[in-house]
Amino acid sequence: MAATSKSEKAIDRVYNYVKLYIKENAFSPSVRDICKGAGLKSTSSVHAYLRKLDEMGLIEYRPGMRRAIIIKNSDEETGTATPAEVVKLPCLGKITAGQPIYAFEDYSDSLYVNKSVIGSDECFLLKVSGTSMINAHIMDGDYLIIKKQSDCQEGDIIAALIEDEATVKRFGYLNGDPYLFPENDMYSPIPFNTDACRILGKVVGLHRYSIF
Amino acid sequence: MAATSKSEKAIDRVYNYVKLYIKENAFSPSVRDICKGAGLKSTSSVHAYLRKLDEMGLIEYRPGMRRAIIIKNSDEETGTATPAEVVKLPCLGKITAGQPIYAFEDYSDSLYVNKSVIGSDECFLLKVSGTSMINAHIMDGDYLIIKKQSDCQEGDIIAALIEDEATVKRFGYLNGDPYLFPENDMYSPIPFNTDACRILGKVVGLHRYSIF
DNA sequence: TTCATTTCAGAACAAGTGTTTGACAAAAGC
DNA sequence: GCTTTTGTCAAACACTTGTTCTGAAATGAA
Repeated sequence: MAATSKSEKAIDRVYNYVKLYIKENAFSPSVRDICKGAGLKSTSSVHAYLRKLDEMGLIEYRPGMRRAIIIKNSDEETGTATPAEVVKLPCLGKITAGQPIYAFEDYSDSLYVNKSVIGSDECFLLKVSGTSMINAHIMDGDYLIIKKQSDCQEGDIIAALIEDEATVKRFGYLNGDPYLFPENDMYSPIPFNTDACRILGKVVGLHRYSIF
Repeated sequence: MAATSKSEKAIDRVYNYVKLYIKENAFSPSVRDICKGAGLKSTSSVHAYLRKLDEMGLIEYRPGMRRAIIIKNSDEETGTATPAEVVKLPCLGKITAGQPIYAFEDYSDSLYVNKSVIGSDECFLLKVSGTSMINAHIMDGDYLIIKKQSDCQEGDIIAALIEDEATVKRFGYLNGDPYLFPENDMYSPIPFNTDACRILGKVVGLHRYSIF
């Protein structure tokens, strides 16, 4: 955090300040910005260090371009994300009657999910309340990742809307009739009729952050 | 994707091109870059649109600064992440004897996790194999988020190293002696002796992406 | 049509910023 | 001791780029 300690070498101060500046501002510092940040009074010194950092492969420095420094291998170094790798999914909150379901007004409750695990599908989150799916190892407070779709197959765990209330159950058939099955012996299967029920999507993932 | 369709209005083309440029280059385009990208031949037009987009709150446009455009509310629009919001955690793979545990050579298997859920703690991932913790609703193939620490309390689910093999169990006492308890009736508790066992950390989260 | 308004082009200007040069002092090597 | 190297600075220069201005072309209203 102490960016300008004396023992630290100038080139390190330059590198660290560039990283800090980009992290805070989302765009590159100018050579003169770095002068101030790294405690150097000459633009030529900073310029020389930037070229050296580019040679070392730590940054990408475009000759002539203004504010166009890129920090390389930022993944392993800082653990920050490339924008393309994660998606922010909204958590479907309380559902008010009549409202369109997918109108997520607030993003206050949301999580980032790796794109690699959901592909290009449209997804959203649903926070589990209750233990009706405990035998499927879905606990109270878990966040479920729901892939939007309007159909499903037998055995799928799906999110559905029953009379304006969102629930998660396993879809299946009993004597030829479609049912939503809780995974908890304390609850009974719910007949699935297309009038009152609407499929929101299929469960494709789960995040749990509650105490264990 | 077709950025310069005729029906699309100029201001939309400008906005979309700025987003595209930043996504591809990690730094802002200049006014003249946008001219080319949006099919406009005048810098003044682009300049006017940028001011307008700033007023609309879609971008942040710093007067006078070069290449310093920021896309605002990129979260809700594009679902991309602010670097500060997520951390890339490595998944602890096979453990070879004698090797230091925390030397994660390869990041090939890793996930992004919200910083908000792990705080400032140092964490890593562990992929579950087997069903020895099934009664705690931890399934085969789950990714566990482990917070590094060397101590633990009774009842904690911890990751520990037993003779160079990483396992996850619940920590507790039996007749005053420490044990590692599987959460599966098919397995027996393991006596915890500090010679052969080493605590890696505590389980603070879980990600599941396997089929349900 | 005619006038007003908007949109864009082209040029010119001004400011920010990258780049180079030369000089000086401290450190290192001989 | 002297010379070479290294690190820093100051200043000047040149190019990129933001900004403004004027007018032409397109659009819309009356």
